[in-house]
Amino acid sequence: MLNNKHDHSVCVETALESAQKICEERETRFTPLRRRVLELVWSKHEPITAYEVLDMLSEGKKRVAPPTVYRALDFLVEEGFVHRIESLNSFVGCSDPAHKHQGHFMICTKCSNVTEMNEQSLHNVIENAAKENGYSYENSILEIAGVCENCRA
Amino acid sequence: MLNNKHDHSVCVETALESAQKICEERETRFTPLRRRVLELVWSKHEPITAYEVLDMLSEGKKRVAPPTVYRALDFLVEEGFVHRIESLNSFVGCSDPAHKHQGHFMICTKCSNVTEMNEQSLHNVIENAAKENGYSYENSILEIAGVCENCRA
DNA sequence: TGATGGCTTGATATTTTATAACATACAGGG
DNA sequence: CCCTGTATGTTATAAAATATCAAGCCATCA
Repeated sequence: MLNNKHDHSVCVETALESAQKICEERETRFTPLRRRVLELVWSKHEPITAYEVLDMLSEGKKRVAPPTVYRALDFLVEEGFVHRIESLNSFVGCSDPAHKHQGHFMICTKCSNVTEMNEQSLHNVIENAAKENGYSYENSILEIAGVCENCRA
Repeated sequence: MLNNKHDHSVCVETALESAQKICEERETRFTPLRRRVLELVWSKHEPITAYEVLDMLSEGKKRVAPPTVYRALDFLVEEGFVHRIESLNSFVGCSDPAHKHQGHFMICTKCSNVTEMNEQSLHNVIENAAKENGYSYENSILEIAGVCENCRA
């Protein structure tokens, strides 16, 4: 996705609109702060850290404190609008917010872009692996590092 | 593994001995510090944090500084004697240190024990997923959260 | 022997990431 | 309007990790 030229502002707009709609359905509160944080996360092509969000959020205005950002991010992750990339201590917008799910990612070690994989088959394999090891399945993180098509060209 | 009663000191001894041997083969230096840190990591049944290692390492003696621990852990991870669990900012001893590999884990959300999965099939699926998404494969982390057999009983 | 160079560890300081705890604001139902 | 619960603000601190420079160790080779 991110390796094509595209009008990223459209991505951002779309993400904000669907989040809005989903929150209405779920009767959760898509407050201005949460909206703004989601916008900032989406506005960056790459995974963004909480403190980067904090800096951007603070531009112009009085500096906000870390809990403000972390709480908003927690909400967005909880709702499935944003995923956390553990190996980078960072966050990315979810490409399919309508269905709550765990994210599985490819991370390019050259350009830092990430690709979310939404393949059901992969998910099945993982759930199966859990079962085979005698575990009930709750959730999983899968982060694969490699070099994307673009960067290898 | 960890859900059976067993003489854990044997695990620790075995781990130390194979690390020793592997380092001789690779001509890398298994120094007293590195040995001690590996011992501490293995001595805990559950994932251990760098600062827990630091505290244990400091007992009695003058307190060591964080870089001392992180450098030793870096070495051990590099050599494949220890894996890092990203979702817990913690480390565990590798169950198969002879073959350098990425660890894939089950993590019990009740008892915190982890099980390392060494299934080749799982690894293949992951490498394939990378390929299908146009990425070259470098490495991956897979951490599945669930409840282990023991804890569900 | 003892000078050299490379790796390892020590030591100090700081950065980065995240949360605890308590106060204030604000929206919606009674 | 008041009460209640959720959200945000504020201050402080905890937890995790790294940058930087100094000192020690040890193999080797002139």
